[in-house]
Amino acid sequence: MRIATWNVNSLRSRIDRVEAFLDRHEVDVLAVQETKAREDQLPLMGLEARGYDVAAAGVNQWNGVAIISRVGIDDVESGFPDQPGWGEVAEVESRAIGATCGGVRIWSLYVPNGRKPDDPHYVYKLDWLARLRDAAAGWRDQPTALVGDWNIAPTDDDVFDIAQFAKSTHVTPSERAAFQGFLDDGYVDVVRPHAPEPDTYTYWDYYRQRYERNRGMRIDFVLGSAPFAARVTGAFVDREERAGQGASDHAPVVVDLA
DNA sequence: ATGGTAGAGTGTCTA
Repeated sequence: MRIATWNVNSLRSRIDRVEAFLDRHEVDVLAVQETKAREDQLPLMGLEARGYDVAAAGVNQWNGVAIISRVGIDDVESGFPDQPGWGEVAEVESRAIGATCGGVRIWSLYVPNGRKPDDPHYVYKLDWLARLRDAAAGWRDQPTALVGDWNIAPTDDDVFDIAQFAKSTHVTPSERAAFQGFLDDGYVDVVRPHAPEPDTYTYWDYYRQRYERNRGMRIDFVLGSAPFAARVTGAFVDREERAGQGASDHAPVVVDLA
């Protein structure tokens, strides 16, 4: 089974590329983030013609997540993690959707961006991650994958120039500690062993021709529970998908399971 | 410190 995750930066504007990506790599399950669409706005016809079902969660024009699968979608759960008290800071229902596809529990995650370290959204991000970690600890004995845009660069090698991130989110010790917490609980970055190079980025800002100069960040991850990780046979970043007109600012990450 | 680009949808907000 082949699983992928991709921050598409608008599913509606990117649907041709999404369909081409699914065809090109024969993807069975695709977790997408930043769908920027309500469920009733999703373009399903091309996906349905290819044999895919879609489960989506999204309430506004900025976030939104979905799971696209041709091996079934069962036990869909969205709106996680529930965060009472954050309603005035952010839309909390559009950042995660979980489903069982081909016997594997997959969570498509759009971790809050955080904006700036002194912004309330940064506190919200850390709180969101803490709640996710609490829940994920209960799933680690099953084949579970936490996939998506984590908006965290876990090491200095995961950004093109750490000096440029001195006052930025994504690289702060608290965010990195939050990410490390999932590893401490037994989740594994199943892609890095197959793509160990320090410039294996998954995101390049649209500004300043950052893709053309490979000035990117590694912020999209597939973290697998031990039963999931044991089945991984390969992984890669589809860097070429970021090239050319009409690309998302993120590249897809692909994982193969035995 | 600012601005650069892209996508939502029309006056800005978000990343």
